Amino acid sequence: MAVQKPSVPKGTRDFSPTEMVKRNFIFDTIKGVFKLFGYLPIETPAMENLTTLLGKYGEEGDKLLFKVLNSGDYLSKAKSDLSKAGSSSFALEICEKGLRYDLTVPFARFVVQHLNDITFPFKRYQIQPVWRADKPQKGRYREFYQCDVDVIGSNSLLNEVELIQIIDQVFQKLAINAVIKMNNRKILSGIAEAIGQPEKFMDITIAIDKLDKIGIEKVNKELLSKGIDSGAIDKLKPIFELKGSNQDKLISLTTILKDSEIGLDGVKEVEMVFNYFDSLPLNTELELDLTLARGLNYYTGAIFEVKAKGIQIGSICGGGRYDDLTGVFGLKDVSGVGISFGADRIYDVMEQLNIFPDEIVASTKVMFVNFGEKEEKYCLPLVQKLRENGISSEIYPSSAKMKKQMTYANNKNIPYVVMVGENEIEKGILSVKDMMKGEQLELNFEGLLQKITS
RNA sequence: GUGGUUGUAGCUCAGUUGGUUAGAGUGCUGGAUUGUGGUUCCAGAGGUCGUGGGUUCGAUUCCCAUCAUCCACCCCA
Repeated sequence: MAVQKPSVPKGTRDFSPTEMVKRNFIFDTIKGVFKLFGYLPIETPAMENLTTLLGKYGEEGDKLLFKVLNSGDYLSKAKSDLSKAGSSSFALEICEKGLRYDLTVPFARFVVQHLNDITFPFKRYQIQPVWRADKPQKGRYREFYQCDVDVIGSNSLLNEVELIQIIDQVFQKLAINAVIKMNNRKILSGIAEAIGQPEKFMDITIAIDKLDKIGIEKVNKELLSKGIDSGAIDKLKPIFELKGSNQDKLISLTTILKDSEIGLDGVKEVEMVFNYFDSLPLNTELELDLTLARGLNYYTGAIFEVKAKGIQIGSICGGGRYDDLTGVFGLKDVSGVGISFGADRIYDVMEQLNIFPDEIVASTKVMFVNFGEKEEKYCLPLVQKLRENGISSEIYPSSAKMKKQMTYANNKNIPYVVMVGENEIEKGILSVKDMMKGEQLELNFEGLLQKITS
């Protein structure tokens, strides 16, 4: 067989040890905050039945699902004629599974399937990869990790408050300067009603989502092309140009939406959430952004999106309330709310800002140089004793040239190298080299311990 | 799915207006220094110039196709 150039599929990546250390730092921080708020972990399979996934993410999302070919002689079992069927409907005959697209829909499936074992409100977190058959580009991968927290079976706005607190704490711990944008789908519905276009709610939503990216003119053009008349568009304009504090915006909205029951409902919800933070200080900026819409069509109430300040990358966290996601699986009237942290984008942001703490990279603290069989046997118990004291230690696996062993320690950023050869064994001491300072000391084991832990 | 960018050593990139032997930095291996890394000096290994076709006496260079890549749009974490 011809030698093939090794590569990974488009949009997927390998992670080196240094990258993994940093990634784990992100995962551990996020997980730590989740636990602090009383959330418990679950995991679901990489693959779901396509029937579970299809139709939950809108037309665009369905196209981005990775489908898994059935095993065996899948063609003979297909009913349609290959040449006649459209490729998408044919795909459904030869694929019954797909890779998960997010963690929220599998979670909804999980809740319904394990109803008997769950006590509501159910708070869970889930950190697993998801896959999207997207065209990769900056900040966009085909395989990436989401860190989801959701609480299902509770209408209380306290959950929204809690999620904002979680976002606040996570980004504070990661030292990312972020801004939380919040809106409410009910307000957006209300606006659609107020301008006399309630049935065009989804189109309006998608168009205004692009406002800060493409500007008001192009949004208007898109709205026109969706069949919204210019009179309605004119009414829309002042709403999105509302200035001032969150309070000011809410007051103006109350007048604009005075005839829309659902709109006022949304305003009230947002107001209540904001009120909690009068006596609950936040580190992160919290902003009511009326142009925030989000494409996923299962959201019904509050919606969130978090952006890193000063970094050109999509949102690093997003989520919202979904009132009936479990409905399609047969469980009605159960409301949930959750958010998802995009670990890979958070990584990119932190890398760009160079804000990973230095100390997380250190792995081995002490390396013993290997001088030969006799010395190995002398050193191994010492290495073990260090480990018992909680110090990561290793001995070089072969008596290679000193230079090579030192280079290894240097490349691995090992701060201390211990040399025990014939001389040291005879004198009963350890030669300890501090790789940062370049100085070398003769110590006994206690001295070594003290030096490292000081 | 639409439009563009780039593809030369493990990595980052020069270069060739078409010509015989393909360049640097960095990394790697060895030596100066047989028990001392990070600095310095010397030497060495490492290339189907993305792949396939065309033009030509001759193509890494020009043309076409294709794949990969990154970026923008769509959409999204």
